Amino acid sequence: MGNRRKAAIDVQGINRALGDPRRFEILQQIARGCSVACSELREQTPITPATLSHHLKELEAVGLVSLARNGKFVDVTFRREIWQRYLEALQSL
Amino acid sequence: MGNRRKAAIDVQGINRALGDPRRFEILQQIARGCSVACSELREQTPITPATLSHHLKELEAVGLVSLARNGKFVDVTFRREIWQRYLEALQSL
DNA sequence: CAATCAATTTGATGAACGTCGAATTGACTG
DNA sequence: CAGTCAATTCGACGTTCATCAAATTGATTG
Repeated sequence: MGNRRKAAIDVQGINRALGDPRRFEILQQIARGCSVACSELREQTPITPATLSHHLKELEAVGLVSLARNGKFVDVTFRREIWQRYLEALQSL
Repeated sequence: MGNRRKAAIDVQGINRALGDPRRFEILQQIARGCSVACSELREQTPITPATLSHHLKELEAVGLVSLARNGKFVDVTFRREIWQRYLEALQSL
């Protein structure tokens, strides 16, 4: 319990994920709110559902967000602990 | 004088630059040493001169390294201040 | 059940870009 | 000056990947 270091941070993976400008914008939007729905994200950025779904899956794959089905909707949550650990890794450069 | 905020950090540009795994490795190598020559970098990573030159130019374009000709050689220097400001920008996400 | 809506999957397309070989530039050396 | 060496430029090739339209899944509602 309380085991904070589960998996190592995928620094290269996150680097790559942030490399796309649109994906970075989406992440910023997610980070601003607490838990957002996909449709809500799409109100802010002109993007098709397919593309948004793709980007969210990428962000989830590297651990930056978590996706939770909520009936028809999906709640997207920013995983701030992962983000912090990523930043710490970059700090040690 | 002492004007620390000259130009804004190109966050998206740096994101993109870090997106390529090889380029990130190269940046790590540069950050480890103080000032390195291209040929020195190439001893650590299997890469052609052309490709290395390309990557260094990209890193320079976003301000992460500075390149200085030194006779036949080129000295590559990690710009740690820029790196710090980049990290600060990411912190505020 | 039929209709609607959120989101995903699939497949195709086009653009961005990492990579290298070959030619070139520019500096050092004998 | 001729030769060599570090690095850059150029051009081409191949791959990766963001993007979207269309079809699909799954949940909600009337």
